Formats: sequence, structure tokens, C-alpha cells
Amino acid sequence: MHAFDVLGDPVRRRLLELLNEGERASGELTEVVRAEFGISQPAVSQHLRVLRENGFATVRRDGNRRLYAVDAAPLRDVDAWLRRFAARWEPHLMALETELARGDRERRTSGDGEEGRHSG
Amino acid sequence: MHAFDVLGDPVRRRLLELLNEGERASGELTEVVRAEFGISQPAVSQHLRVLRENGFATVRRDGNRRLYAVDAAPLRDVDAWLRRFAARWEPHLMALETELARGDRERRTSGDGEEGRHSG
DNA sequence: GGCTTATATAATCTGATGCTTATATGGTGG
DNA sequence: CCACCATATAAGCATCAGATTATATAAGCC
Repeated sequence: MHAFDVLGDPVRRRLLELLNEGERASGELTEVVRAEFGISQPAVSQHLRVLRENGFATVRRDGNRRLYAVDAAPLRDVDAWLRRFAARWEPHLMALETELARGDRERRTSGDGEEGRHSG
Repeated sequence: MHAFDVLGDPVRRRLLELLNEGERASGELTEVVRAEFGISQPAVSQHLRVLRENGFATVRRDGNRRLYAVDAAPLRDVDAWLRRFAARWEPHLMALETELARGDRERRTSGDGEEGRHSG
């Protein structure tokens, strides 16, 4: 199953959005999605399975529950495909990237903690 | 139809790839896709319609033919969604973007050439 | 052990999507 | 005008993804 097929479903996109905020139990995800899309628990579970089986999410046990977390590897692939078109909407982006790649290795940030505030 | 649904189809992705190399006539696209996917001309035409109607492609007349070109607007939307996850595969990217946005307006004067440490 | 909770799987049904064949539209040239 | 390209649309059909209900698995608790 291609990554884009996985992302083709709105429920799965929503699940990924939720997971992007942090690890969540299946039940929590189910509650949110149930409310928003009006679908059943098994339906959500099946979507989670698709995410799992295609590498978009990982699971771990926590007693009774299953805690899901996002795994961005396939998203990166999607991004890679998209980037081929990026020049069309951000003509300057390519130049910036080049510059960045250079600056990045020069600067070698030590970035342990995040002392910078990205948004306020 | 959501942008991700449009991209969910491999034929349409391929068409976009081809269009990304430059304007092409429907017939040319049809030939390539026919060879690769073994589908008929109407099938391709219908995919082109989906691309058109969802803003992924534009058409113009050239005598007998219809020349298609890619329109990246919806791809940008997709990219915008993806970017919310970008920090997961490129932890430094967010910082770089922030820095760039700032550096871009600061640098403006250009000439110093040492943009080495914006520190932080 | 037996009840309850949390989650996954199985089986089945349904509707949307994409394919096909057939046909329409519209431009070009004799 | 008529024949002929190039392309789009129409109509019908098949397949598949996603939904549902019912049930299985597995952990926690008394």
C-alpha cells in the first residue's frame, strides 16, 4: 500500500494529527474520531492497523491499553515526492535549502535542549 | 475531493510527475501512461479531468491538442499539512526555518557574509 | 476463577472509484 | 462539406476500501 493511499483517508489523517501531539491510547483516539466522524471502535482500530502496517505508527503496551505514537518515516517519503514540485510554489526554497545545508555543517548546533521558542 | 484523495491514485501521481517536466499534450501523457499502466485513453482522460477539477493541472488549446501543465496550488496545501510533521524527521528544520525567516529580513543588506552564529 | 475493560480480528455488506466500450465534440485539411 | 485526427464525455460494470455487528484476545481486579 502506497503512503499516499494511507493518507487518502481523512480518518487516518486525523489520527496522525492527534498522534503528532504525542502518544495516545487507542481508546482516546477512538473517542475523538468517533465524535468527529461518527464511526465505530472497530473502524478506528482498523485504521490504526493500516497506520501500523504501513509504518506510520508504532504501538506499545501499557497494561490494558495500547499506546500509539507517530512514526514519520513514510511521511518523509511523501515529503520527498512532494519536494520535486516545491520549486513551483516556493521558487526561493531551493536556494535556501542549499544555503542551509552549507550553514548547517558549518555551524554544528549543539541543540540538546530547546532553548529557543519557536512560537509564542 | 480532498487533495490527498487526488494523489491517492498512482496514475495521477505519474501524470503529475510527467507534467512537472513541462507542458504536455493529452496524447503524449496518454501514451506514456498507457504503456506503463495498460489503461485506455478515456481512463487517462478521466484522470486528467480529476487533476483539472481539483486544481492540480491547467489546460490550454493548441490547435487540435490540449496542453496540460501542472498547477502546484493544491500541492502546496498538501505540503502545508505535511510540514506539521516535518520536525519528526528533520528536527533541525523548524529551527532553520525560523532562523531563515529572520535572517532573510536581517540580511537584506547583504555584504557581511558571516551569517555564522545567530546563536541561541 | 470469573467479571469487566480495552482493543483487535472476523465476516459481511455497501458505495465510491476507476475501468471499459461507445459516442460526442471540436479542430484541421482536402 | 466531409473525412480524419485528438480529446472529452456517457453509461454500465467490477472491484475494493471502509463501514457494521459479532466475537476473540488479553490484562486487571475482586
